Amino acid sequence: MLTISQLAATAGVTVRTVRHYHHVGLLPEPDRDASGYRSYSAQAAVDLIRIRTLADAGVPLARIDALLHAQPTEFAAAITDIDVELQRRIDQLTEYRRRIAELAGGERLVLPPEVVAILNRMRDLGIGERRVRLERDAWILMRALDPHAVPQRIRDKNAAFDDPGTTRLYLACDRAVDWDPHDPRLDRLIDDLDAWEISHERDSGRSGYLKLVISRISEASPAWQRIVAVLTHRAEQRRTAEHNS
Amino acid sequence: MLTISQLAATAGVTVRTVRHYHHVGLLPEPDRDASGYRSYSAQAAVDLIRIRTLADAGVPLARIDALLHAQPTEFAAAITDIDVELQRRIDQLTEYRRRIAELAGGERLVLPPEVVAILNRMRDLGIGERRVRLERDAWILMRALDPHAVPQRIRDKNAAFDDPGTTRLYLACDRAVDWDPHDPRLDRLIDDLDAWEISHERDSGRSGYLKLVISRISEASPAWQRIVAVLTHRAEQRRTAEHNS
DNA sequence: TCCAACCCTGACGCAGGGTCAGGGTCAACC
DNA sequence: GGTTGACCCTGACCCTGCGTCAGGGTTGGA
Repeated sequence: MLTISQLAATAGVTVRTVRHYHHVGLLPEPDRDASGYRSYSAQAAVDLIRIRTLADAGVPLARIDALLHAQPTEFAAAITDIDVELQRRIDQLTEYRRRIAELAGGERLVLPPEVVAILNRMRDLGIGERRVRLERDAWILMRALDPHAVPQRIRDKNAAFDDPGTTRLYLACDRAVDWDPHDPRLDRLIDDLDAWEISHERDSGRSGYLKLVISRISEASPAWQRIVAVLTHRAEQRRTAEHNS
Repeated sequence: MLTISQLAATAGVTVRTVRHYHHVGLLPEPDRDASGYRSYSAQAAVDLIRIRTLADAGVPLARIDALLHAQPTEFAAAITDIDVELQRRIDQLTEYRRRIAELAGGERLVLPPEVVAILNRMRDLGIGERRVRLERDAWILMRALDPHAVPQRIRDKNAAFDDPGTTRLYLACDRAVDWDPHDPRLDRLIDDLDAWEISHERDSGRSGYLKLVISRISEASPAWQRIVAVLTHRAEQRRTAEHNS
């Protein structure tokens, strides 16, 4: 006959665990000796080890009781389920290992590889990290708000970077972020952007596209705010002129 | 800007989880909009995903905060630790899969292979399942109470089964379990056991060995109880006789 | 006889959320 | 402009599977 700590040691659990199983009715309370100590049979050890085997495998205690009293057929089916679940958890942990390894590596965790590639393309072009981060944030918001639009946008962006003219403008905008809003170079840049917008509006049918791209991230830069304001004004004028003609 | 459910969906968690992280101070409370709704930036999505990546890997929430604000060196060391721990859990789950598969298979889970082999040897000899179970329980108790003695006992048992005479006696005992205590065949068996005990006492230097083996499991059988009683009595007489001579 | 190492019951604590109560908002359609 | 359904808010209790503490009694060896 075993004391509770001997039983617990046999199954590799704590005394508290055994008492817990009594409390929830999973392991029957054994007889007591003269002084009220619980006194266990070898069968209790067998039962406890079977319980632990299932509990270790992640079966909730509440299910174990029913399981151990089930018919062999149901039991076998349940075992198969549990095994499948275990394998699933193993795969999951393996996946988590992969992700953990990427934790140090910036945006790889948050964005799909195609977008990460675009961000890296921007870095390769020499665009500043601050601007790249704004771009990253824009992608994150887009994915949360309108995931449907992401694939098309990926194509557009890549097309833009495939075009040297557009790329040059992009770089120019990036450098302009710290300029004074009244810097004379800004006027030349605005002219270029306006011309770019006119030609690309014709191509793609989308209007105000450039303004949209810049506006969401222009809060931090007075120069960009001026760009947006002037471009908006000019587009307005063009529409009025067309209307009058 | 994102609402709480959009943010939660982006990271694949529930709204409740995000609020929980605010509550424990893991994720900073964002600004509110005019109606008191939380309004999240893209950076919050990045933070949340990083938190989940660590939490999924089993890092307690309480540690995550410190971890994300740690120096790159410490951070890298912690990541290595976490990865090691993940691998350990994967190995553990794999082991649990193995054990689960053995759940249907009786005592394999509870006893070391050498003992299982002995039990199977008993079955092969034609010893009844009831007796085998009693033997199994004896082994379990022995392992719990005096694990040190197990290896020697394994050798003894195997030696006993290697000896045809002993094996025959074992089988005879097994069949006697259901006999009436006054069955005349029992007297012949007792004589044989007594002779066996005398000769083996000389060999091994252990005395009362047989009685010890049987006594613990004789509760269920009146015939065995009589065997133990008679053998004890005779051994007593022998000791008295030796003393007087 | 004393001490450490057991045993007992009962109760609270913990992570990581789930879930309900009781209420306010928003957007769209009729 | 009213209704509907999907959101949002706070606060509070519930869950699992034990750990841990409190406040005792028992046992076995030096």
